Amino acid sequence: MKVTMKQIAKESGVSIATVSHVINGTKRISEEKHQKIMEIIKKYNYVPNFSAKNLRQQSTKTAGLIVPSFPDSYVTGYINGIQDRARELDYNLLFVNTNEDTEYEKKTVNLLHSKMVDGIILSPTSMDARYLDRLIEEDFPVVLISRYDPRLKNTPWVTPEDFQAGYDATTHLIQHGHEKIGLIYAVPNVTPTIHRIDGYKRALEQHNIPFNENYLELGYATVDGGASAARALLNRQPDITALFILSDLMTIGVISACKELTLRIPEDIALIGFGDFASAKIIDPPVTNINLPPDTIGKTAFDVLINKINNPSYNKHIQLPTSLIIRKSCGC
Amino acid sequence: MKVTMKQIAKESGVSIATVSHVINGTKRISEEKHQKIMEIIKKYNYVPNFSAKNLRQQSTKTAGLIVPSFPDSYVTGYINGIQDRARELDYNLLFVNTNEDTEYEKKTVNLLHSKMVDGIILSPTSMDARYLDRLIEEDFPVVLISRYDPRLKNTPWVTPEDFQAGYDATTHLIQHGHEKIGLIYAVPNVTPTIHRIDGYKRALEQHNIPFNENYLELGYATVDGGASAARALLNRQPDITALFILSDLMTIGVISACKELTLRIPEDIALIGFGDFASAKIIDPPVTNINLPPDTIGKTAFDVLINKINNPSYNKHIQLPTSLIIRKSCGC
DNA sequence: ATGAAAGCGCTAACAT
DNA sequence: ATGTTAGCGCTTTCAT
Repeated sequence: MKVTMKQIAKESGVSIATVSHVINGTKRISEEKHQKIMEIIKKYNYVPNFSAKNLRQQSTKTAGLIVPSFPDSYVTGYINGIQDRARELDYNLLFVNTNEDTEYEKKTVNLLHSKMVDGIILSPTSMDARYLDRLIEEDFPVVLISRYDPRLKNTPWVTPEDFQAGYDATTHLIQHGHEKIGLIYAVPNVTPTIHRIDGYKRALEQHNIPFNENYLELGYATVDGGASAARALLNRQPDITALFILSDLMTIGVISACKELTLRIPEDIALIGFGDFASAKIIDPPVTNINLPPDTIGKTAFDVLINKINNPSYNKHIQLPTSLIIRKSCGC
Repeated sequence: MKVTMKQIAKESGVSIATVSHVINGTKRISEEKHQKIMEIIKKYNYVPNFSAKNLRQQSTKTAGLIVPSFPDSYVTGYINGIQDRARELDYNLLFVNTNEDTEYEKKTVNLLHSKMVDGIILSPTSMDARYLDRLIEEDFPVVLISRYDPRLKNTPWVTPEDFQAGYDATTHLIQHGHEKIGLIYAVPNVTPTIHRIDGYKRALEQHNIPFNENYLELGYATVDGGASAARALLNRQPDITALFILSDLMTIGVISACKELTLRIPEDIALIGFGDFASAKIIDPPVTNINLPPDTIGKTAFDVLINKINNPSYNKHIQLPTSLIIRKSCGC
């Protein structure tokens, strides 16, 4: 059986309240008793029961983190950033991957809300996250990462500059002389996809290149998903000379597919990926990617959560700049 | 303020116990009251307070997961497997990355032990995990994943067949005619490293190739760490014709370094990595890897934890077979 | 400086 | 079938 404060108190010959004060430093206790109590605590390796503490204090020093997919270098990256920051601030992290399952997401949010955590960082599976309104009205701290629902009032979020990134990648391809630019995305109806496509459209428009709906292709956010999407798209639109891919695992699949189809990169088809990944520079050819700084995004999101916990009206919307990491696949 | 059972009871005109029974299905309650209570619950979107429930039941339906590093395709992979299984079994996961920091690991284990979780899955940073003895004696469920301390009594673990994998990779290289085989590892004094190196030695021995300590190199488990290690090793032992690398991020770094050094793979230097990663097949050349089935390892570890929770004397040691995924970097 | 005791929200044994 | 109540381990107010 685990040791409780009661037993520590008994063995130390003091009251349970005194033990509590020694542990939490909430009141001055005589040096003598302090020593004695600490000794017994050490002897039994006593650690306070968190459930009891939480129940009493209505706070858990743990944060929930709900991501829609995993692994993927971008998601993995911001998880890492969040974890680092949480650790620095002495918070724990309850981690859930919803696998793009909206119902499971709702269930999980409810569960974490039921006082298991002090707040949550969430990347919702769907554009419609209004089910959160109820919690937000109660001032339960929620911060959105990467994806957000603009209809949600009083809810901070942190994302990359998706519009700009889509614009930059497309412009770069256009500057290489491409006009028929395919785009492969993974999750429809979420802000990153929408904004990146908006950036893509804007770049085309500025160069008087007509937008063609058929150049867009939806794929699963996996290696195989990317490969299938590339095959389908290139089969339907053989005139495409460049591809812009919105997730790193798909980028890998697209490159595989191109190799199978004996399409040379970048000669036959130029390529820019989204989310820089470790092996990008040793792939043949090295792949040009948009880097969304995942680590910074994660750290920032956690800081925002802490602000939100301390101040329920905190409501910053933060967009972090991306950068185009130019290698060879774009034709440079 | 959050709604509690008390208020639900009051508003439904029943006792708090009846509400509890309706929620948990622990007793037959008349259809009429059942309906009424459910209605009120839905109206307030009531969810039981977990801390209270946990405190009462001494169980939390959440498991701790402590990994030593992140990201890395192998660790990421087993996290994913664990997460999937946990979800199937309706468990939550408290996730912590220790970043190979032993003190932080101890602190985290203590924290999770204090009744926040029903058990933990741990990949220890150090070979010496005897500090766990205390918890194990209390029958706190601990299962080790990937790495283990053989001195720990009554502690199940699940790992890949590291010895066999090291043996297989080395044998394959030997069959390609290599005798001067370098080995780059990341974490000394943990079972996977030790066993893989043992497998390597064994293969050499069987082919009457002398073991040379200088062919071993320690590097950080990152892309840059792999690159530096490769430069150092190849500089010291230019006679090396093949390399066996024990972690995927390092493998990527090693390939970069070889490219910088204008060493052709596999002609000048053959290569086998450990831990198959998504982009391995589109790297130039495609890289031959040992696949440790991370997903299976994760799922199995979670199942083992559940068994351990249900039966404190459960103590299986499970080794899962690996496979050599042959591509081009080995010279095939 | 220290202690007694109430109470956080829930479950479950017991009573009706 | 339903209700009463003790108590999980802790913090914290109020007495002393």
